[in-house]
Amino acid sequence: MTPETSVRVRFAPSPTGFLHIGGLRTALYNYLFARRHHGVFVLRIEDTDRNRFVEGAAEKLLETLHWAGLSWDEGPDIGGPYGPYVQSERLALYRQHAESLLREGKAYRCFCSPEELDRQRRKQAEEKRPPMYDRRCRTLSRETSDARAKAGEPFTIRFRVPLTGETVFHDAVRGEIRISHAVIDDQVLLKSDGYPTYHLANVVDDHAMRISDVIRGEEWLPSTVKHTLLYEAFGWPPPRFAHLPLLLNPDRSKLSKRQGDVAVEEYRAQGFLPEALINFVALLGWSSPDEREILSMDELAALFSLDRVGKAGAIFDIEKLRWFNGRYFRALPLEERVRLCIPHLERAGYDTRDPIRTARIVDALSNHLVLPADIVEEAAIFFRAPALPASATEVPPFSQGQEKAVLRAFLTGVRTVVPWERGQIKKLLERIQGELGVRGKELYLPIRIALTGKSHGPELPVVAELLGPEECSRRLEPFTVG
RNA sequence: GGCGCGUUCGUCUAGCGGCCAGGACGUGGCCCUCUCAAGGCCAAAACACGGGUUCGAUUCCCGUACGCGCUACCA
Repeated sequence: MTPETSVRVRFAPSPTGFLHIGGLRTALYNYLFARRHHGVFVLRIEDTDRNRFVEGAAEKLLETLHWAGLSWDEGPDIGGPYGPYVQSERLALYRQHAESLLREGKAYRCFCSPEELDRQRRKQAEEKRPPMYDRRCRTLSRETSDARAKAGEPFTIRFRVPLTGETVFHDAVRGEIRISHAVIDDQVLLKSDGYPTYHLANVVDDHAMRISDVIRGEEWLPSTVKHTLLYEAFGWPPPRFAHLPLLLNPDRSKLSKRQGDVAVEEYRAQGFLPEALINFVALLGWSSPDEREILSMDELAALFSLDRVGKAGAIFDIEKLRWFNGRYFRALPLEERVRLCIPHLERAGYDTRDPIRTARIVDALSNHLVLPADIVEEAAIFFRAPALPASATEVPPFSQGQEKAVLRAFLTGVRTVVPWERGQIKKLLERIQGELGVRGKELYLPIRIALTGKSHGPELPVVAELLGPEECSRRLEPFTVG
């Protein structure tokens, strides 16, 4: 038994809507850390804010995490030895701990109303003083406090933060952090509605669930002092901390809506592959020890370590994500690529009833796709004849002026190709080349344009093969009359 | 305002006192090729600034600037 077996980490999202891309990264690092150390990955739902709670969000969160390829050892859906894993089901535990601090004089009741506090803050702002609770209830006598509570006056329970001194803690990413107590507010632990705040619930649960390493976003770095102080007040050993650099918008502000998509669900809906998203997001703030960048979940789990996590925030660059997606898409077996493309083809009204033809089309176009939906535009040439030029006899001009002869030769040749497949079509093209002395662009481009209306596309024999001899003839004919 | 954290090519990053500062995306070029894409090769592109410490700083220390985060009965 090595100490490693005791590694327990958690991802603790709030069910306030969608899964944030930054949340996915945090979840991923926790998951990878657990796997790397043969530890346990816990999923916990932190739904202590009744105002921001969104019905069904928790379920969606779990589903999206699963889609991304993450799984957990303990959580709200599968249970575990330290459940329940939903904070709203653990209210009694938080109250009990808040009250024990109250009894020991490490916390106190605050009877100030939200309006009052707001007024205080505004005044402080005007006077250019740091906005902090003035601690007027901190000195209330126990008798007064008890009496007012008994009388039914609403109150919160605040943490009695030391007025002097400082707290020093170690962060696995940033090293030693020290913060003076003088700048720490007397944090509310239990709200007047009986729900805990993040700080209380988080500390109580991390201890109750035996969490060994807290790996979370950098926005939590400043509050870690409060947490450290709470662990101390409870007489518990604190976990190790690691604060991950933030994910940023292109303008370097914290990644948010307004400036692009931040919802994992949105990327999923757009057709991004989970493997690509995971690979991309893994590299935002962490780097592989060798120079490989294309890494599977298993490879990431084998390689991951906190000491290769960077300190600076990382801009979410959609272009690189797109590149990853293209790579992963192309690496998929054909059947899988077809499966992903078919819904888009059908939505566009294209006939996919011939599975062989559909598969060949997808295969021919795969190098052009970043997202499966891109197939719609690319595949148009196979399902719709190009619009004819103003005059059907008009073919774009070429240097030798032989294009009509080329088209006629090809049209005539179409009937002689047996079987109709790319190799034979290639032979026909070569024959025409020999007969007319026309080659390269002058040979291919007129045919390509007559057939597809475009100057770019997959190899011409492949295009012709997929079109079939009849359709080729039909598309060619208007250009060969006169 | 206070406190904290951060700063290497446009972007993601490697670097842990001595390197022509490396890789990837993107960009440009070349190759392949009927074209496009894919793929291969090549190129341009960075240590925020100022002081120290040191024989020697991208690297260690201090300061400045800039950026970000936190400062809620939100997480």
